[in-house]
Amino acid sequence: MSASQHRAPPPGPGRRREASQRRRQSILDAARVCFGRDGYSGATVARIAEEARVSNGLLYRFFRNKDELLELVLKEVVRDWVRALVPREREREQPALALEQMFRRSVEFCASNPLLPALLSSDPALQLQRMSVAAKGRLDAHRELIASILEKGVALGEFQADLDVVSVADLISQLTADYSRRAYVPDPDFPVTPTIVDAGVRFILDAVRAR
Amino acid sequence: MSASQHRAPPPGPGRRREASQRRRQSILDAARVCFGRDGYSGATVARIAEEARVSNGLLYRFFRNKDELLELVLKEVVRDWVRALVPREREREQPALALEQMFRRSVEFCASNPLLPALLSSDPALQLQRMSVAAKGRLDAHRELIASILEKGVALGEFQADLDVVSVADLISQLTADYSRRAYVPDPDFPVTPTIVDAGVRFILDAVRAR
Amino acid sequence: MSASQHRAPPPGPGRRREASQRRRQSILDAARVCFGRDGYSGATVARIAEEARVSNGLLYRFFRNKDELLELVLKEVVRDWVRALVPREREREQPALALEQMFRRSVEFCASNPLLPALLSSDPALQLQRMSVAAKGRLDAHRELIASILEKGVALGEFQADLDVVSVADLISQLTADYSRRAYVPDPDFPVTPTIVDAGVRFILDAVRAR
Amino acid sequence: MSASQHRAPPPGPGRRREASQRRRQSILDAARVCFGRDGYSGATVARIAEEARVSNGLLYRFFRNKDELLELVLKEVVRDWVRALVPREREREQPALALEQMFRRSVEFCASNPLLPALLSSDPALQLQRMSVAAKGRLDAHRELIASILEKGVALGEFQADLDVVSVADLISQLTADYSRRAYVPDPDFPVTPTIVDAGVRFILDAVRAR
DNA sequence: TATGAATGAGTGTTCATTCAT
DNA sequence: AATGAATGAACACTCATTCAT
Repeated sequence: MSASQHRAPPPGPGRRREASQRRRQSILDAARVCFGRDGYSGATVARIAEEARVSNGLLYRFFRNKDELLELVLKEVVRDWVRALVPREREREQPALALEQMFRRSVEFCASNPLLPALLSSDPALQLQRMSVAAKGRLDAHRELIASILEKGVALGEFQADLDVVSVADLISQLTADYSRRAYVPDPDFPVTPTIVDAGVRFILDAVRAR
Repeated sequence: MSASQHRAPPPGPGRRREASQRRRQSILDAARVCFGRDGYSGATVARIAEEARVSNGLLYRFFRNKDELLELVLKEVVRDWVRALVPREREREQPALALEQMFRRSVEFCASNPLLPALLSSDPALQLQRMSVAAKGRLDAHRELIASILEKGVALGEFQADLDVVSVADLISQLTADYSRRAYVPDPDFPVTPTIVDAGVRFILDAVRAR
Repeated sequence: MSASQHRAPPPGPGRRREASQRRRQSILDAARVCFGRDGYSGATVARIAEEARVSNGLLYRFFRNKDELLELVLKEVVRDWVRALVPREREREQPALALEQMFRRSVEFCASNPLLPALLSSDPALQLQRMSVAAKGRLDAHRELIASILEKGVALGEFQADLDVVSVADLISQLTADYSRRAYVPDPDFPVTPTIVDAGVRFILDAVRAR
Repeated sequence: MSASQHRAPPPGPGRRREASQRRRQSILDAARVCFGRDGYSGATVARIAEEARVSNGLLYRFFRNKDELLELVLKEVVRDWVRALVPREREREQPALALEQMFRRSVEFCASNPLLPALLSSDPALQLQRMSVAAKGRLDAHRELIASILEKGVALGEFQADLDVVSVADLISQLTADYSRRAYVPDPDFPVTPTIVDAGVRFILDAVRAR
């Protein structure tokens, strides 16, 4: 009995808190989906609550209001995304591979997170002006990560020596965001297929590679 | 003075109609701004009317409802944009130049039309599913225009022989849309400067040029 | 010249006034139709103007507002109706015939004037409380006319000697109004046929005839 | 005291639901009054809510829209009215008494339900064409009930042998509806007094009785 | 803690009325 | 006199937020 208590969450308030956290998270998840699908004003609190299998009012026990909910969702999205982008150990010394993997991982990640591209491109429908800039600030991470890869590539002589590292990092960041959004929103006329992703990788590498 | 009088609108009902058209246009202009700034649901009819210096109800003399207003604004935006993109005569036989100019012109055009990038990326906040596909359909024009330039470049031996023309056209189209939006929405942390546009041009050309 | 003036309307302002009167009347006619079909709030000024082949604003040159328009329409309807009900010379000494003809004439008249039954039964949808009672007041005429016929019938011994003349006049007046409305509004399930009108006549006469 | 407790609503959610039902009913009651007084378009949702001592929005938790509210009110009115009309046991074999009581009961019932007469006469201001015919359909019940009484009276030799049962049933049904409405809407010039109701009964019986 | 009933400010839209032409 | 463009108050309806249970 005492052994199980050490591993399982503590009874009473402990289990309660755990359940509470699960509910909080399910609301955040539902909000991520709804904001991504409908934009800020298009999404309704009622729908978010319903999708989280939670009552309307409970939402306001965890979040002050709709604005705060969006802000927290955005922070969460950025956090997850940055995590996903960290280059693997073996890619450290292979800038081209690192670039390729970052592009692919980001597209894959965003395929289920339409908010990220919207965030990356300052989508007005998200009404970011209302938000604290906390979420926006962390977006620089992407550019900086790409920039560091590019610098390494230049140093190794793999990439063009006179590359405008900052600008090109921005370009790649943008392309990534764009294809990520389209990977999520299914455009029936021109879907994002593996073929296109491959073409994207080649496009980027050709643009930076030394001649 | 007399010359301008020759072009002046005819008196009586003619002037009436002309004034009417001006008001209609000012509503469309205001709607372009509001939809671009706030998204579909974020924009209010009252605000659009106010920005057009027009009463609330007048809007409904010209447009059946908010939906129709958005649809017409989108059509207008696409029309203007396609017009701006048509390559000049002297660019016909210089694919690299044509590509460069198209990128520059589109960015410049969109700098005052945030709706276009949103349209190009099927922004869910615009609720395009409700609209007729008329506006969406014409967007293929961009890709096709780029594709034709790419093909000419390949034929002339200037661009890579094994280019995936369709995919690359899409990539360039996306980059264009992205920078266009950012050219409009002033991101204080990372504005779209001439430096960045130049880098974009070089980026694109390096990616497609034959080695 | 002077001869033609005596027969034809005078030229210039005279003809103008005549045309003006025609327009005024066509508005009243259209209003009669619209109020009858749609009720007071259901009818729109724009629709009335359209049906009168007249511009929206002209209406306000003849009538102060929608309320006054309704009031005048009601007065007109009552006036026409009372005119139609005046018994013919040969019916004077035949109360039963007079009663029958009044019922038939009223039903026929109202067949194209749904406002009258609504008026007779104080239809709330007409918002009569807002109107002056002028129109309502004249409605007593109907009851009084019937009452006088009933009195003559009693005096002649044709009708029941102890008839409650006032109440029965009211009953007959109501029946008339009811069938009139139904003669106008086509109830597909139970239309007002000649058979039913005949039954109405017999019903009324049987109810009052001396045994 | 303990007895009343046995019938008291169960605690917790039970009391909740009961209160909810009470509010729903109070909205229906208020709507009955407003539609009856002002017609369909004349009645405003805000006024109905106010009269039900309830907020504007709550109305839409119970009813989809104004149309549905009207439809449900009409169904309710017809249901109550049909209930009130069912002849008592002892009237079964006395057609004259049955007819009299039906007239009196209907007038009394409608005295607080102005919608019924409007319904019986297909008042255009109610915009019945929009509604399902459910409510209208049940109105035939009245005519059929009267017709069955008339047939029994004919069979017993109390009423005229050659009575046009269907038409006369319709006439009586109409008279009932008319006086019912007037019993509700207080016409100061000619109120529906007991004297008039008595006259109505006698009028009807004299019209159908065998000679 | 959790529910969902309840609120009321705000939205798109209509329409009686006015006014420039 | 006549038009119909223009106004703005009012309406039906939605939804973020609060509160009694």
